[in-house]
Amino acid sequence: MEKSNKVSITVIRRLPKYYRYLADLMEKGTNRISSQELSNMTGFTASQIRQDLNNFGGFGQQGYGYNVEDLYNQLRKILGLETLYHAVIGGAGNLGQAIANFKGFEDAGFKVVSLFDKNPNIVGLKIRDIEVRDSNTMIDYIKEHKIDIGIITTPKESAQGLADKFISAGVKGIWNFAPTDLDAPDDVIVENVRLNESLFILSYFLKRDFE
Amino acid sequence: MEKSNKVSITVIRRLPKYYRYLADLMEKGTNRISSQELSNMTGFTASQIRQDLNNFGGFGQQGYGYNVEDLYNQLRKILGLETLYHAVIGGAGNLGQAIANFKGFEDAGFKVVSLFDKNPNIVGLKIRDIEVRDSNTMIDYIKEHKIDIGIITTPKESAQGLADKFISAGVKGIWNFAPTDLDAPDDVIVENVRLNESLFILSYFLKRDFE
DNA sequence: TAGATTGTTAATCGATTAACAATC
DNA sequence: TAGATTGTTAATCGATTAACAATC
Repeated sequence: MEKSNKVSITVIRRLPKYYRYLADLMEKGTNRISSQELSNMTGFTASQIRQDLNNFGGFGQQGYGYNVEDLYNQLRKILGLETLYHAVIGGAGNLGQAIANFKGFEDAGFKVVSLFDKNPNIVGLKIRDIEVRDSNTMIDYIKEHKIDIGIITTPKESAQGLADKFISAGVKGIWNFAPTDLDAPDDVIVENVRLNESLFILSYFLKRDFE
Repeated sequence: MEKSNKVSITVIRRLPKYYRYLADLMEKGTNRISSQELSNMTGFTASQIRQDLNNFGGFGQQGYGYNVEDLYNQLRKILGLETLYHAVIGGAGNLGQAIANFKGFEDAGFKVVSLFDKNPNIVGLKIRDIEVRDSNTMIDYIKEHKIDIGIITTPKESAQGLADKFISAGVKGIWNFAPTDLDAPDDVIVENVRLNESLFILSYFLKRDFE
């Protein structure tokens, strides 16, 4: 992971797909995989796959290919999936509750430990075993429990205000579901999930397809 | 929209952001915007913005810039947001229910008219006013109601089977939340929402930030 | 060893940025 | 008209693909 500093974002966004297929291969008990076989599975070229991986190290072996388990573990490390992060969700409406139930957190090394909402009718509720707490107690909670990640599932109007609270309380990253661009300092990582934009793209291609 | 055939996907993925900022400008009552001002807002270069828009037509005017409302409406058309599509959701668990409540559908010209689940405890439930129906009735329902879009919110194990049903029933597009790649014919548009991959990317950058 | 496949350099392709003539 | 800003061409930059020597 030596030269990991300036790997381009286009490369990084391909890593999860490699990781996903390697997990499948592990499950099937496959030991060995070539870049060509990975190419057939992922749709990326073999050349691209070798280039991508070599940004992080020479994980393969000439004449053999890649050891599935080894490469899987390397990607776990590269993606930081072995570090456990604690997260809270701001906004305990439908989306917040669904996200609280999202299975994918465990795979990514995240744990949601609380939801926050300002609606007194929701405060006190439990989703799985995660309690919904009053928004006003959020900043203290984050500081006290050393929360790493804030998740925004509020409407866009409240998103920046919530982000500001998260940031002032010291989170290191924000997972943002609100359809707005957040202002945040450089050392706070913001990852956006743009459900509406994804729908727009679907709509765009549907339209093309009819013409 | 004449030369719209082969606009690159990287351009298309920027269109929703333009659209979003134009909507904001409309709300504020701004009539006029230059590519430079749009650049300041979106973070894309003015040059790139002009290039992007010119893939679809010359919407601006020299010395003036772009008329906000006109450009907004052009983007609505380009993105196909004026066509109404009917959608059903396969999988009425937490995520399916949250998606059924998702406000963004209206903006994108989508309407969710039914959910489907195989769990008898959920069948019959109403989310908003959208009924959860038995999976076994899904194919007939899609054909009868001329459903355009299938939304997959099941676990990955059921995703391809559900997609196959959607396709055989005649949907034109699939919005896929399952963390798997779907096989589908070319004339069925698949748009994926990769929540787990988004988390992995967040994890990746969190890790870098500590080093 | 011979065959296979990597790691890596070089060539190509595509996307972004810069520049400027056209023109409102 | 003079100033502003587009539309578009040319230059640059970065990402992808091709090729092949290294080597297991």
